[in-house]
Order: sequence, then structure tokens, then C-alpha cells
Amino acid sequence: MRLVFAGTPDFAATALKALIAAGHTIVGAYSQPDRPAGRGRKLQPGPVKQVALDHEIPVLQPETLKTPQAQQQLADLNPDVMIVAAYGLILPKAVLAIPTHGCLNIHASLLPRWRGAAPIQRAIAAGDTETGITIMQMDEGLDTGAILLKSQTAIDNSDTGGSLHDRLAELGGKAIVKALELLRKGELNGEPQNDDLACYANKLSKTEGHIDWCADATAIERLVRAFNPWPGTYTDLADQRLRIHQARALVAVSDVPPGTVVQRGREGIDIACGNGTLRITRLQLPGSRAQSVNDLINGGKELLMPGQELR
RNA sequence: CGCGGGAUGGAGCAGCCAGGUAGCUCGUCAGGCUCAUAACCUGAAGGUCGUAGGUUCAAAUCCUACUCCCGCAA
Repeated sequence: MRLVFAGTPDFAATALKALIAAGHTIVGAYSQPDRPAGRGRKLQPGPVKQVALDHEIPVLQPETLKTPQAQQQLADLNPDVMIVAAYGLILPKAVLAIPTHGCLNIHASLLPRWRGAAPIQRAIAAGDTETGITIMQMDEGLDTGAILLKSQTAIDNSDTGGSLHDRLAELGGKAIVKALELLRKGELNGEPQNDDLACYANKLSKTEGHIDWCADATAIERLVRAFNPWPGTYTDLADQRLRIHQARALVAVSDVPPGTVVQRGREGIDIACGNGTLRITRLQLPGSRAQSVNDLINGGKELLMPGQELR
């Protein structure tokens, strides 16, 4: 089969590598145009582009797929299937119809739950105990297409956005390879989604990572895990912004206002929350890299002393 | 040329502004105390102060360039 791949970040690159390893022929790889990124704002190729270049797969980076020219370009590749994973561009109806078997999407949740941009982090933040990968036949809606294949994994309470992302990326690669195998045998069948069970995973923003100490400690802990390593959670101490990398909720309740440091020790720094207490175990100071609370105390700085308040 | 912070034994930091003996909290190793310990006491090892130049009698410290790391912004 002639496959066209479309994706941009690491999650998609892992799937692309799985397809290549499974011996598939990729006749073209779509990826978002290089954007100025990082310090110095240099143009940087995304992970999918990098993998494609390494395997001498032609890379296409149109700004949009809405133009007739872009669509003709895809048609010229004469694809049987287009595999889409975290591409970031809308596929118009005309594009969905170009490949013989349409477009298959690798989505990082068990649809119809968590349709949208950030299903991995939203699942952790919501306290889900299970998530997975759905291979879906794309239609015009946002992650509304028929479900072709699911693969699940448990979320445990040490999972972070990063660890779950990596696990799901691997699962996604395996799932798409399996789906194509079923498609080849004519055994890939779709099942419509139950829209009543749908919910949406909104895009993550950095400001969402600003910890609200009035919230429940367990909810904050889940946010910290979900947003690690990106976009990260933070709080303000006086004029310094502290990034919180690791924390866990304690049941202990104190009578001080939420955001107040109640205890400071080598095992962690405890902060009063709206309900419960959050023990910060790993954090990052301005200009520095992430460090454990033990390291912070070794440094001798009188930061986060009991009684200080975080905002 | 986007803005700013940083690099000092294995870890986290102080010292730099006002050049002159390598410091602190840990870790490691050895010994001691103890029924015992991640606790306590004593001692030891371990550092080209990111790299390369410059100024100086003398540079971790002042000047220049470069490398790498971090935050913001994208």
C-alpha cells in the first residue's frame, strides 16, 4: 500500500518510525512548516520531518490543505491511506476523500472520551485510571470518526504527562501497524462513536499551570503530574516564579490560609491547600534547573520557610 | 541579531560589586558512640573555579570572545 503520513511532534514521529520498521512504504510525509522556536528563535524542523529526512521520505509542509494546489499535490502521490497523528492542520473534506481508504487518525485517548488537542494531560488531570489509543476513520468533525481499533493502558499515580505520552506513543505505533494489517485483510471495521459520552480535551496553556492553592490538594497533584514536563506548573513567591515539578497530596489539614508554607524538611515542603496539603518534592528556581527539595535545603537559601505565602 | 538568568570537588550553594590562604550544607570513605539506625561524634579523600585569550606583582573575582545550561517570549 502507498501510505502518506501526516504529523508534527514526537508522538507522531514515534508512529512514523513504527510504520517504517514494519516495512511500510511511505511515499510522503506531511508536517507543519518549520517555525521559529527555542532561544534565539531559530527555525527548527519538527521530529516528524527529522525522521522523514533520515529515511529519505519526501517532506511536504504546506501552510494549509485548503487550497486546490495543496490538494492536487496530495492526489499526485496517489495514496491508498493517509495516516494522521497530531498533525495540527485541519483536513478539509476534499482531502479526506483523496486516499483510496481515506484517512486514519491515531488519537491518544479512548474515544469518545477526550476528543481534541490534549487528551493525554487531560486524562491525568481529571483523575482517569485508564486511557489508551484509538485508531479512527477520520471524518469532518473534531475526532468524531468511526472507531476502528482501541488499545488501552492504565494510568497509575506516578504517571506524568511525559511518561504517559511516551507509553501512548509506543502503543499508537503498534496500533496503527495492526490496523493496517487488518485493513489489508479486509477485516478493519468501524463502529460509530456514542456522542453522549464525548468530552473535550482543550489545548493546554501555560497560564493554566499557575497553581490555585484554594483547590483540592489531590487536584493540584494531578495537575502537577499532568503538566510535567510541559507546559509545567508554577507558583509565585514574592517576585520569584517557582516551577513545581513533583508533589504529592497529603491528607493533613491545617488552619492557615491556602498557599502558606506549613512545614519545610528534606523530604518535602508542605503547602496548605483549600482542602488538604501539598508536599512539594521537586522544584525549579529562576535561572536554575530542576532540583529536589533536599538540594534546595543543601543550598542554604532561606526560601520557602514556614509561614511564607505562595500566590 | 528577540529579552533576561546561570556555569565554583559527586549534588545544591556562598565567595565576584570594593583582585591577595577554596568556604557552607550534603554525599562518599575510614574510625568512634550505640541493642541499633537514614541519628550523633571524629578524621580523610576529592576542585585545571565552563573554554580560550587579555589586564595585573597577583584573577574564581576585572575585560574580550566562545561553548553549554535555564526562564520568558514564540
